[in-house]
Amino acid sequence: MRQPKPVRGFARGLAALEALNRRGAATALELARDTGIPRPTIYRLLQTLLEEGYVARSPSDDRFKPRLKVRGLSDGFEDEQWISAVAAPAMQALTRRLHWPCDLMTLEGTHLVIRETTHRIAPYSIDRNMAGREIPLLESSAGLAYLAALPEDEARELIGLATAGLADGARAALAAGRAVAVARRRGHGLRQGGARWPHTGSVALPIRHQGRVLGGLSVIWMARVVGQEDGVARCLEPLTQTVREIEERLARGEG
Amino acid sequence: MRQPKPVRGFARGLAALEALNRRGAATALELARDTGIPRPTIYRLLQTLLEEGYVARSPSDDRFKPRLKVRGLSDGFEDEQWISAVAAPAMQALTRRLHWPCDLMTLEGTHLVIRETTHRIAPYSIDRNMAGREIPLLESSAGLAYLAALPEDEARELIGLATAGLADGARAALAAGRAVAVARRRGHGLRQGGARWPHTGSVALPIRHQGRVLGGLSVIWMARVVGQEDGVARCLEPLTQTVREIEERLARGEG
DNA sequence: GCGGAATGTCCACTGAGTGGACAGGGAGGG
DNA sequence: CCCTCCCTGTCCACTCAGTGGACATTCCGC
Repeated sequence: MRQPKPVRGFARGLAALEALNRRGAATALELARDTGIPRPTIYRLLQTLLEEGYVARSPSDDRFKPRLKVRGLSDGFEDEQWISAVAAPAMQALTRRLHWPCDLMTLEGTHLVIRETTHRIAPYSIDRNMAGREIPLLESSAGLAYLAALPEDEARELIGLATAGLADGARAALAAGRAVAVARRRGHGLRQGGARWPHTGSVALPIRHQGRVLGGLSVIWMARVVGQEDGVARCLEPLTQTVREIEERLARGEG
Repeated sequence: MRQPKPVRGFARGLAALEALNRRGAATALELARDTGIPRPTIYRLLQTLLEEGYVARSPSDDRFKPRLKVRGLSDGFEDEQWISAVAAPAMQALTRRLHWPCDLMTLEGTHLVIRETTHRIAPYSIDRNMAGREIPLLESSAGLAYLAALPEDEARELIGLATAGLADGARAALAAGRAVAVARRRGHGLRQGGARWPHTGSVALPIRHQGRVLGGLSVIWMARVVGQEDGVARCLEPLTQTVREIEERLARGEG
């Protein structure tokens, strides 16, 4: 029962395409650096993508860009129904109102994973956060909101798991416990700058259904433009309404 | 200035992944048949996708399915602003109202291309139409609506181009001209069954902006459940409203 | 229990893929 | 004007990654 050997060229190609998507547009050198793949190989991978119509080379600046056809690589993925049917429309309305993007995340292992985002329609797309990207629980507003919504013992266990691998896990767990306590008192997760994302700030709320915490919803702004208090003042109320709407629809069984 | 040689393994992997997305879930054999790639190779390609986390094997039926991570292969693609910001939300509202999916298409060469679809949120997803898929002008309701909205000479030229390759192009062009005339009189494109999609019916309207025809919007239903007259009676009015809303927003400069 | 079809694995062969090396070009600066 | 630095794109000889025909195994329906 040995497993077949994977195809390296394919794995590398996927890595390159993902790196390209992360940047939105890139040169061969940038992709080589991002992926660690030698530049001549990147050229051949890009040539493949060009010939198949997945990417195009911008005539103006010579950068490679994804084309519509890349959608065909992902459109077969069926998200959980509640996310696309209930949460996504509400999120779009929220972003159209606030002009800042928002991200919906659910727990996967010891990370949050972005399930849906409005960066596509947000006037200013900030940190190009893609669906599928992993977000650490302890450094994100959504993670804090999520943990704060959990029963205390479950939160403690999850913090333990999330800090298990770290060098000074015990200390990190203590700090995390305090941060979660703050979030619980406030009623929302909050972040302004920080090591992970120095340029943005964010508020987040948990999404609950039938006593379970399904995930977290966060609004993100640029820290240069919007201060922490400012962000909360502007975004928290609309965010609260959006989460309430989602939860009501879930309760009505629309998910 | 010779071009680099493409990477076959990558091209094949992409073909396999696309085939998998088209089916939603598939076995190795199905993918081998769809793509023409030998089965052992499909296994290795799938193994690659498994190891990288792009697909999972369903424990119940042993089929391969795309996972959330595939989104990372396409999320960097930025659609034209009016589609994601204006048309997509309106389309979602339409599908929530009618319960049938709708597709937005624009012209590319002598085909329409699906730019946005609501099959993801439609209660019954019919013909798994993906973004990026090519739709023939002359066999689709959206194509007829599009051609009918064009000035007569442009329509004729486009019909000529679209039928140029065909065996009996002249005859096909004549038939197409008549079908377009009917659509023009009716004010909408219409299809029920037909060789290409025997199981569905569809009504479509053109989307106009500043004197240009941007594309077509169609609602699709299952022919078994909804008859032609029935479909028009139920869907045409909401579709008209949706298109009007999109056009008004475009006129207000929201795109 | 017997054909028929699908699944999964093996392995010898080879050309597809690799990546170090280099040529060409543009920007900066001394 | 020359020299340096860095980036782009291409070349090509080597080799091992990828291939696919073949087979063993399982799961059907009859």
